[in-house]
Amino acid sequence: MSNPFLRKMENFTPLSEDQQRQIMDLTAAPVFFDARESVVHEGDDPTSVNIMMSGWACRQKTLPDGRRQILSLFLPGDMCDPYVFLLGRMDYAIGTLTPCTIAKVEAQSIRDMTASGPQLAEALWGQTLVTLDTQRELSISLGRRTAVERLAHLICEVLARLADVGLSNGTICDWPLTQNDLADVTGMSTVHVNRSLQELRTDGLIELRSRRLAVLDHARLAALAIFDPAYLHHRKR
Amino acid sequence: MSNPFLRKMENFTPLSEDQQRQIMDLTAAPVFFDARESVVHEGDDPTSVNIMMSGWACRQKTLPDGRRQILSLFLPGDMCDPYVFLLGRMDYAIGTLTPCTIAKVEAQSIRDMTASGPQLAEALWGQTLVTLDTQRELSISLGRRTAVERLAHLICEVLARLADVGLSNGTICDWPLTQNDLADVTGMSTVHVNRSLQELRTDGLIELRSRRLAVLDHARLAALAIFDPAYLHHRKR
DNA sequence: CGATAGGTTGAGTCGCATCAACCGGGGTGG
DNA sequence: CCACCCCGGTTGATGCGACTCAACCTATCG
Repeated sequence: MSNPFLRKMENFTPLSEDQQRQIMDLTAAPVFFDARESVVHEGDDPTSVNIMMSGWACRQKTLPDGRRQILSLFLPGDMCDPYVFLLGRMDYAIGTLTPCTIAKVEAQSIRDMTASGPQLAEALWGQTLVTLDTQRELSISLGRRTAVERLAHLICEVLARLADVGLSNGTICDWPLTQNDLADVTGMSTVHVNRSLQELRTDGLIELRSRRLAVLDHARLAALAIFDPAYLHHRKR
Repeated sequence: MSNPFLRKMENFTPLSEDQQRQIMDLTAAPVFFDARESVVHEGDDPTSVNIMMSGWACRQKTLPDGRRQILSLFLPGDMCDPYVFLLGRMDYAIGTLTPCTIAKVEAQSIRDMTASGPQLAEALWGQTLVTLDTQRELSISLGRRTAVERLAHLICEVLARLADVGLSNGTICDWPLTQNDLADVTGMSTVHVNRSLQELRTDGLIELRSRRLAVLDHARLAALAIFDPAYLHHRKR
């Protein structure tokens, strides 16, 4: 299996053999995590950068009274936070949703990468800008989309991102998220997630059971979600 | 008046005389905009980076059916998007809320800055990471805070950011936002913004009239908002 | 085989949206 | 200089989308 992180980097710039090896080396010795484990705590002083090699994780924040919001999903190939170590403090926790393998890259390695020339540096910048746009798209969902639209949008996004690293054909994929997780991503209650999912099902848009998702009518789903993949900035493939 | 952008950069790293001059030069010839003007359209190919020298602006997206979400506010000193030009496409529009002066910095100048050494490069990274955290905090508001909490949080944040560039004492500031703007930031309706503001007023937390805001009880306001300024990463001053 | 996590369903409630009317002030044109 | 206009703010009535609470159902796993 090819390296999903390498794949995402190449999405931004063509890489020399040497650079490819450099990146492979960084991610050579990933760490294993169980499902529902904590990877980084809020308030930690970050010294390394996490790169997802397999599994699903998320960035989240829990308010003092227990309200929880998932801020982003991490899928294979995603880099959790290039350069976080500059800030000296993690403002949000990172936790796994499924068993994961995660590469821990030291700050110095990142600095070396960017010092080695503008190409890798700009690939990192590019990734970060896409992360930003993704976060903005979530803000739009939470602020202005209805419950069903939010779910539809999330499904479209995840499917596109998985497809980008070869983990989906754009229609079918693994779906490890519980309805509770889904509620915390989309800012709604579990019960309402359940009902909204049923709406998507009875409208013939998706099929979802035993941790597998199939989109039955992608065009209609995307239209309902007002989903425009431009913000993901995926290159043709 | 000191340069607010310089001030924010110095928040991240001490700058040599030379670097200071370099930054001053970049922002020497800003462009003037009226209130409610468009600065960048969605879909534009960005060739330069915008730096706010005075006035308030915002990043926004309008869905096909007219729903509008403001994704971030730009206050003096804010850099709208370091390195956007890498993506080749603006996914969100930028528009002014008040009359503004905005410095347009060419892509090449940004590249020169970062090539000149890690210091300025990391200051830019730092700013971007803070932008990201700010966007995440908005997601939390939209996803998990109630109407009053969202408003309170926004007020706390803006006040802190203005104070950071010397435009507020942390209690009083200009407040050019209409209730309609406020609704589009906080993902609610104008009417409900009105009622929630009244709640803040009658609770003795704020005073707001004729475009001036005064916070009467910052501690209680911050507690209500569940506001923790850590995510802004302001250095002591 | 019991325990448990996740999913489903129903009833009742509430926060916030919508629609619509009205108010008040600053700017403009006659 | 006054009348008007228009934008932004305010208020009330009504409806709906989503939340809460609570019970029950189902698959998985030790």
